[in-house]
Amino acid sequence: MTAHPTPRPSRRERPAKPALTRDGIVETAVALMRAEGLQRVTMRRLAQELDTGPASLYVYVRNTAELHAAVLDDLLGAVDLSPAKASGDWRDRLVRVLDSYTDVLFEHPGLARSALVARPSGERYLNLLEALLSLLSEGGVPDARAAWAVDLLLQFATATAAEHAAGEKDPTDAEGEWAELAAALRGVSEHRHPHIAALGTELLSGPGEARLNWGFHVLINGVLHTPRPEAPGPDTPETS
Amino acid sequence: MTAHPTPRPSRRERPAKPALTRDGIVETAVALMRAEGLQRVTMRRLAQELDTGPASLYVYVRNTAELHAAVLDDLLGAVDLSPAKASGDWRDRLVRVLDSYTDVLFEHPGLARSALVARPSGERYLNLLEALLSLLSEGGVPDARAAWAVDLLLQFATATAAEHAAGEKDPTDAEGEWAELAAALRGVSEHRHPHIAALGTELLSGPGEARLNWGFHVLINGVLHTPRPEAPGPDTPETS
DNA sequence: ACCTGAACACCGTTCAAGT
DNA sequence: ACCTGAACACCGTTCAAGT
Repeated sequence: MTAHPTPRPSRRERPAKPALTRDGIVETAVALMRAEGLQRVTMRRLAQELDTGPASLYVYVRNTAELHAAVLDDLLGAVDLSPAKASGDWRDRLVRVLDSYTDVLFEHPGLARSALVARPSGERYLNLLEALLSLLSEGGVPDARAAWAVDLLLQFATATAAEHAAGEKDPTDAEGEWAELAAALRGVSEHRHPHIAALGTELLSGPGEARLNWGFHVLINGVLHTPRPEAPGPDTPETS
Repeated sequence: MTAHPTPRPSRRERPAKPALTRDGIVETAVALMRAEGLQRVTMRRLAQELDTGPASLYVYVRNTAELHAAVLDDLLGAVDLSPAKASGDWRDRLVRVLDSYTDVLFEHPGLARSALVARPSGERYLNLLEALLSLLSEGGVPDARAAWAVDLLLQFATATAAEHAAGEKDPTDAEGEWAELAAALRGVSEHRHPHIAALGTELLSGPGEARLNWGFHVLINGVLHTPRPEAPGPDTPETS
């Protein structure tokens, strides 16, 4: 979370020039992203920021995907987990935590995109998992089911944020795509695609926030109503 | 779908060398992807395949994202929509269509990744939407709700496929990430992360297929149990 | 009017060679 | 033993200049 104590207040010069350690690299990457956007957080640009060659980074980071995952884990420090320990309806509190997670990702949709492929596995991510699991447990969701449910909830939030990665730099492209889909939906033939024609723009309607919220509730309700297929537990009577 | 009748059995030479049209470009892109994988479907490589310079492609395709969306739409021709018109339980048939969609994407997870950001908007995609909407309608899901539900279902399937985009080329990276998360989960402190510790590897457990199927049913059950917040219809009394 | 060669401004990753 | 300069093998996109 950029909250690591600065390694040491080195001589003078610029705001620190962190030592070449994994933490220093990630910290610099986060700063670079805040300053110039994720698309500038490349091995080469980052190395330049650290006054070295790109090859040096590979001593501490396996590849770009891992770097992005580490950056995301750092950002996850900003997720508000306090509702997990508060009182009140557990569903509301669950949604509040998920909203906070989504807010963080919405500020960096490109990172959300990476997260779908290379999940973080750091401290902050574990804290988030723990908070979600405790809320589901409070809601009476059986443990094994909660293990899968957490995945579903985070995947939905992450994917929704990732969808906004289009036109992070150039919004023109994103509008182009959207307009094209809107046009395709409007221009649909009433007898070959009756349902689409009947719905019209309804398919694209609604503020993102309302859809997101509805999605969370769909998932929560669905989880409550859908047992896991066959817990392969040692003492579960097989009902085939 | 590569099912366009070959443009014309041109002279001799290679399998066609399609004319420089949008369709020809997409067709060549699909062939290139099947032959060498999505990561080779770049503007430059594709131009080379078409015996021209990359600049020429920009006359027909706005950018790489749009190209990928067009390729995906083409692939969507392979989705089996027949269950939509069959008889039997509508849920089963809905899941069958979604499974077919997922199968197509699983063969090209990188494309699924693109699809989250740049959705296709072509003929095949519309056919898929229509099939899903008709099944939801059959199941008694109100129209406005179905419009949102379709999005949720496709997003879940797409995101699940996209998650497999790691290590499409080099599976080593993907295993590295997975192993790291597994290690993080195992090494968790029992008193700081009690729920994670209790679940252990349960969090990563289960064959992907079972989780996918469970996810579909969670969504379907959730949709059935979750009305849309406030249809902003013209005659809906505002409740602020 | 339409098309495109060539250029601009970058990438990730590896490895041989230095300290 | 550890680190990294330099190279390899690429990218997307634009635009001035040609036909």
